[in-house]
Amino acid sequence: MQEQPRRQSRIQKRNREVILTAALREFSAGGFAGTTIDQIAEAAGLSKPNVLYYFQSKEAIHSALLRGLLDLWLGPLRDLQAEGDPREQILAYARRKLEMSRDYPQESRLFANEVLQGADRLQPILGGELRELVEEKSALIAGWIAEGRIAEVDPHHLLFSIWALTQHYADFEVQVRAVLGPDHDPFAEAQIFLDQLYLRLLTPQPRE
Amino acid sequence: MQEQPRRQSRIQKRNREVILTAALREFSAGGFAGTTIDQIAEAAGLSKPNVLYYFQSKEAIHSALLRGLLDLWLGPLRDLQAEGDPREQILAYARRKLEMSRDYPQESRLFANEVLQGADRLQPILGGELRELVEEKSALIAGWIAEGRIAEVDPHHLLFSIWALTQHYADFEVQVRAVLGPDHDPFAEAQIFLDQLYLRLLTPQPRE
DNA sequence: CAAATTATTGACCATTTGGTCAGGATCAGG
DNA sequence: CCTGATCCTGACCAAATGGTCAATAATTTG
Repeated sequence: MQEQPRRQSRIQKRNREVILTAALREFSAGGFAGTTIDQIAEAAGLSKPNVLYYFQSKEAIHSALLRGLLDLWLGPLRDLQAEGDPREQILAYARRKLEMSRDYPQESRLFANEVLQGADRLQPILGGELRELVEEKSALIAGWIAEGRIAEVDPHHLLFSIWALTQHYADFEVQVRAVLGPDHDPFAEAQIFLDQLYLRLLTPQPRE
Repeated sequence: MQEQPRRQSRIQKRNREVILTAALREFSAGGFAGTTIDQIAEAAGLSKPNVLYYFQSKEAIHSALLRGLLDLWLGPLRDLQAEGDPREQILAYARRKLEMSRDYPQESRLFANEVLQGADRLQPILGGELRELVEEKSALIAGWIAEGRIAEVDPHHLLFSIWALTQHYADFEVQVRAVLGPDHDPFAEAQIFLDQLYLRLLTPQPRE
């Protein structure tokens, strides 16, 4: 019954990994349609038929990538917990997401490409797993608001704003860099900016 | 010497327009590589050779689109002026950009696709025209900060945040809708959220 | 070390795609 | 209503691309 572990020979494991790494680079830079199996093969240092020996089709590579990256991508949101200072929790989430944009820009762009073009191969997850996760965390945030521990905001859009503001630095990196010029560190500056922003947004204001 | 106006016959004008409209729909939904001339032709109700009669190549269609849309896209930022209440100016800019995301999502996605994939065909504009415009408006904002009329923030990243937060609702619309479910109006909610956000971010806080 | 399994490849194929072209249809202007 | 210019199309082409396959090389295993 345990087929999975037995099946993965050493060489198989390595090559699958190499292919997925190469495919991530290519897909994230060119989108699904804009990437050829030949490109992936070359980037992986393998022949095209050899790539197709490990994955049935281009689609299969893409699917495997998305599936494998989902957990990495949703991890930070899962870590948003009830314990601790609410503001600090949310700030930490934003910070963590920004780090992900800095350290995994290809992953960010892969998802962005996908969603941007209709997310056909992703929709079930968006409306299912992701939606439930967001619902859960939104309830948590709503609780904090009700307790008066953070200022009043729409929890859903608060989460959207964190996604938008952090992923922007990965997805639109070339634009950000082009506008800022070479003498800036976008991510370092963004960290400060986002801290400021969410602090001001979330700190309850006893306006008399 | 006046070739441009003389050259555009009525039929030419109409068909060029039809093609660009169809191309916008297709490119924004599938990216450059993911769109075929046949698709554009069909969407335009013309034959493929006929499309290529009006535009030299697929590239040419794409370029014409980008060039034609740039002004629309940068218009709101150009309107950011020194006169009036600074906070209101910035809020109005954010609102205007959000309306653009709602009313011109295809245009937003076209640019997003482009930037996301390296912006090869756009880089000169990003580092040139856009950069200068941003520099100018950043200086304006910096002035407001120096006068104490809005709270201290990095002007560049303030602008980035407006782009990110507003375009997110167009570029990631399927995700936003999937997460929110059918009983929400993302744009109406976003408007309220963004107003709140920028009001709190920009209102000077005389913390004693 | 031999058999069996796994890995790899060159050659090949069908389809798609960007683009061309010669000729026919249509239209504007005299 | 004729003529030249503009508009349009079917047929076609070369290149690129996703994918197959038979044959060979490398590796594992008994």
